[in-house]
Amino acid sequence: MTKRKREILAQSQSVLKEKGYAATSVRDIAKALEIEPASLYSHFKSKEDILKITCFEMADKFELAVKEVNDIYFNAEEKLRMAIKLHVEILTQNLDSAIIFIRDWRNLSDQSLKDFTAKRNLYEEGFREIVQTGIDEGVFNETDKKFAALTILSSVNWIVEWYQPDGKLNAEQIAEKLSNFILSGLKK
Amino acid sequence: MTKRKREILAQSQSVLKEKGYAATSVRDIAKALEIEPASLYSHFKSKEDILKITCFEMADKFELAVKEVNDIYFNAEEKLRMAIKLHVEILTQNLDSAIIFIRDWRNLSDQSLKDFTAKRNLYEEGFREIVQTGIDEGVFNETDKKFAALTILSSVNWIVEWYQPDGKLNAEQIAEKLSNFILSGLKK
DNA sequence: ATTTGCCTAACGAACGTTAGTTTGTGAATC
DNA sequence: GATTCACAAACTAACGTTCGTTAGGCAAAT
Repeated sequence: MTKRKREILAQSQSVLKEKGYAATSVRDIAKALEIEPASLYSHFKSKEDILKITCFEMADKFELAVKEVNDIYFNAEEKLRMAIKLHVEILTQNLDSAIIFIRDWRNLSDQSLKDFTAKRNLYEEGFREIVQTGIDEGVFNETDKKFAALTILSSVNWIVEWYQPDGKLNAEQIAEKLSNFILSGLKK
Repeated sequence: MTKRKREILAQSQSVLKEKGYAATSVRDIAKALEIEPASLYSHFKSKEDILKITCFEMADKFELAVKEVNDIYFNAEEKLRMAIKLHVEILTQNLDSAIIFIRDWRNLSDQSLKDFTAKRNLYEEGFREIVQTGIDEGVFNETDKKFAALTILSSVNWIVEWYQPDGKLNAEQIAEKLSNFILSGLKK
């Protein structure tokens, strides 16, 4: 990806996050970039292309993170704390993309949508496995794995709704608070 | 509201929840109802009218629930459990509306948007107060009120992403599981 | 000399909405 | 009991606007 394309992508994401993908027009994006709408097509195949790249780049980051956690860390509490920390870091360091990733993936069409949900399920499965590890180790309560994973991810993802880069909590602090909260709900 | 209007509203919500407000056209809605697009305007002033009614009817239900909780229940744990239970019941009993309420309120314009976020903040404030009550009572950990309220509401609202009316968990069971999870994160 | 990045101009399709009209139904009047 | 009336709820037709996108060209940078 060229420098310029990356630049335009970032600006596009900044615009898209405001009103959402479906309610934002190509002309809105072009206006923010101070170029003509048609010029966008020198860089992207279509409007959806922007959404696609955004969603899958984020998905890739999350995928990488879960791999790292499973490679390096051993026990369930460690794993969960690290997974949450990395997740929060990815969200907060890519806030515009993250908002689009979380809110607008539904607007992907056909094959992209399928691929995306598959990746998403895989990631969620990663969290379920961590919970399962904790149960096997005897440190987490016997609990509905699926339920626990969903509750964890929901509270983690909701961060994008209120996180402010210049607020009083940084990513690490948020991750720790959340981890404590979640772990007290899981641990025996 | 006439019977027919209520009927059309419900059908519209069923369509809107699928692709979201912005990505759903008036023609999509009309098609599902097997009437002409123009006929919708015998019942609603505009497309946004449908969104507005949906969002504010839900907001009213939540407002009523929080009032009930504060009127009847005394201690913080009771209050929180009841607030969660009522919240889950409202979501699951109005799933279509709930999905639109949670995902699409951002598409409201101007004054409606202001009014809506005001109502929303009021409701969130209700949860913060319950948490504060718990701290005052000495049964909840000294914790960031705002953080706790947000985490609670996020995990509760995420229900609409996975709840299935004919699934193995009913509303009351979900509420209890969630309450247990959340309370173990709050209680000393 | 080729490529990159943007431009102007415009396409057809889809959008939300309106004006004005017709149809069916149930109540009121003869 | 038949006729009239009122109204709700749908229709047809079309409006102006905005949508995503394409074709083709031009200028600056490599």
